[in-house]
Amino acid sequence: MRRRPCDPPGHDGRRPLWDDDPTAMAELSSDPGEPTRRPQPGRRNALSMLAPVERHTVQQRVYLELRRSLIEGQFAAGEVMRIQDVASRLGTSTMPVREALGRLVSEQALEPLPNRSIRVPLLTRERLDDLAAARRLIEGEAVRLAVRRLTADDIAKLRRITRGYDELTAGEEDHGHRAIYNHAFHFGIYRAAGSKVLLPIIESLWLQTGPFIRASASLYDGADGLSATHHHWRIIAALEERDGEAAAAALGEDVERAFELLRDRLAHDEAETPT
Amino acid sequence: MRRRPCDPPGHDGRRPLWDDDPTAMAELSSDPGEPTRRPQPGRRNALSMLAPVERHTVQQRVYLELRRSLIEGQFAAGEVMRIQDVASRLGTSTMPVREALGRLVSEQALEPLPNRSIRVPLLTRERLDDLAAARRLIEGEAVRLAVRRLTADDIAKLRRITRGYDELTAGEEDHGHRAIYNHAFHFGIYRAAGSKVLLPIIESLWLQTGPFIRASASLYDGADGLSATHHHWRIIAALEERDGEAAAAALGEDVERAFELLRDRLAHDEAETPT
DNA sequence: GGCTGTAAAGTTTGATCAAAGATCAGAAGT
DNA sequence: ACTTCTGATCTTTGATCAAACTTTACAGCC
Repeated sequence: MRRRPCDPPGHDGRRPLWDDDPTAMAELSSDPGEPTRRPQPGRRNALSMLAPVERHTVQQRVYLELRRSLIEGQFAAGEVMRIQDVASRLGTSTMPVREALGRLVSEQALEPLPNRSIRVPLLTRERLDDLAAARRLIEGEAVRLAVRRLTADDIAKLRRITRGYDELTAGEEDHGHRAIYNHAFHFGIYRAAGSKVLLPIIESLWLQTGPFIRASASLYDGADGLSATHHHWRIIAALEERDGEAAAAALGEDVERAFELLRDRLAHDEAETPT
Repeated sequence: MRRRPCDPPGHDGRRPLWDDDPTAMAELSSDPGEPTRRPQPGRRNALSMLAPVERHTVQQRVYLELRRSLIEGQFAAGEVMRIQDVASRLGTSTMPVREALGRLVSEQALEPLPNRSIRVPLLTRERLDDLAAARRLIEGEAVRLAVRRLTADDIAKLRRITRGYDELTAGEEDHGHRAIYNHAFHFGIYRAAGSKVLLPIIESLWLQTGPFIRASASLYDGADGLSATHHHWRIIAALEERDGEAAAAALGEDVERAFELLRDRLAHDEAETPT
């Protein structure tokens, strides 16, 4: 009943979101879909300074777009993703969409139903606790690894990002932008950990928590008298002293705080709709 | 030079490996491709004892077959996977294969090259250390979680599996079967941890170490005077005493031992071929 | 009136096909 | 003899199409 069978794809009022949309997220994130390595800045060779040619496949763009939307919390939990809907909304055929959806399913970002349809997973209390524990465990380890490898330059970058977040918080109420800054801060650290194994795992965990990041961000401010970036500044301080345990502890509290608020909200929702 | 362009698919001498091949792995593993939940044995209701109807999609079977082959170490590191080759070898068209390969890529089990071809990742020393650390961290946590939830029945099952492994070791030299028993033992524990978040992560880690499990198993026996299941028995003992730390430590040593041997082998190989 | 069986619409899955890109071999030029 | 260009072959990617499967709606029956 919500389908329009003969829609000319890509012309239903929404622009294909990726064309010329180099968001901060895209720049600051780790580009998980592109396995080509960037040249190390340590080398002096002019050739090694060349970035690999950007390869645009449609599937890549669909995947990145869906991924970004998920992390920013654009999709509601439990929402069913229909291939043709997504395809026409993004202005492509179904083929790239179905591959991107399959990819997100195997990253646990989406959930296949026995009906063969695909939906954004519901976040139950159990799953929430599971995710919180996993994130504390794995991201904590990533911070410990990063402590030894972060350069002064990296830390300065983290400061800039956090300052940007603070200014954003003082001003408007754009949750999407907050999510982007939060993402940039955390992954700036995780990427410095230098683990090609842990990083994709953490990305998957963020995708799984994604549908609720927005809810978290909107609840975060001042809920306990602490500013949104309180824990971020503590993490930076610990990183500067090369104190891995303190940094991991502060990060654990940062994660825990976000999930604590989500837990409350979830308990509230479940009490309201005891389906 | 190894391609035969007009091969009738599925009739090149190899049987499609999945038809009526209920291996121990298939039975003992967690069926990650099938999200339907089995009925809890705790309920007395007759309806809840019904297993969900098996749903066979071709992609599912291709995926499971490739996955099994990878974990058992049937593919050499660096081997390029061509869609049409795999399709004709498995007796299907290219479509299910390309979706299965895409799925394995996003689980980090396979690696996309800039050429857009897909290969089994090379295992470098760096990657090996990365994987070892990640496995100790995450599987250790899974064991700690499992300690509180394992029933006496579960532990008895672990004993049976380990005894089966011992008997296998005494007898023939079938690495595939050893890998299956080893897999069954570990995942018997991890599944009991009850974390729907950690389990897929561990599966992905095993897929990444897969190409070398065979090498590990062949090197394992008697390399240091310990039997192959020495650590497994220690883990079982710790589980019976509900000592999570001891169990995690023993598991850490089990993982570490396998990787130690791989490290030696890798150092040897790299010394031989310093490409 | 409510339940059951059947038909129709819509969706996913798998196959085939065309086009773009990559690899490799051979020819031409220095 | 070595490098570079070009063409042919092979591969992946994206589109279209047919078939299997779900779901929903509707009519018939108890």
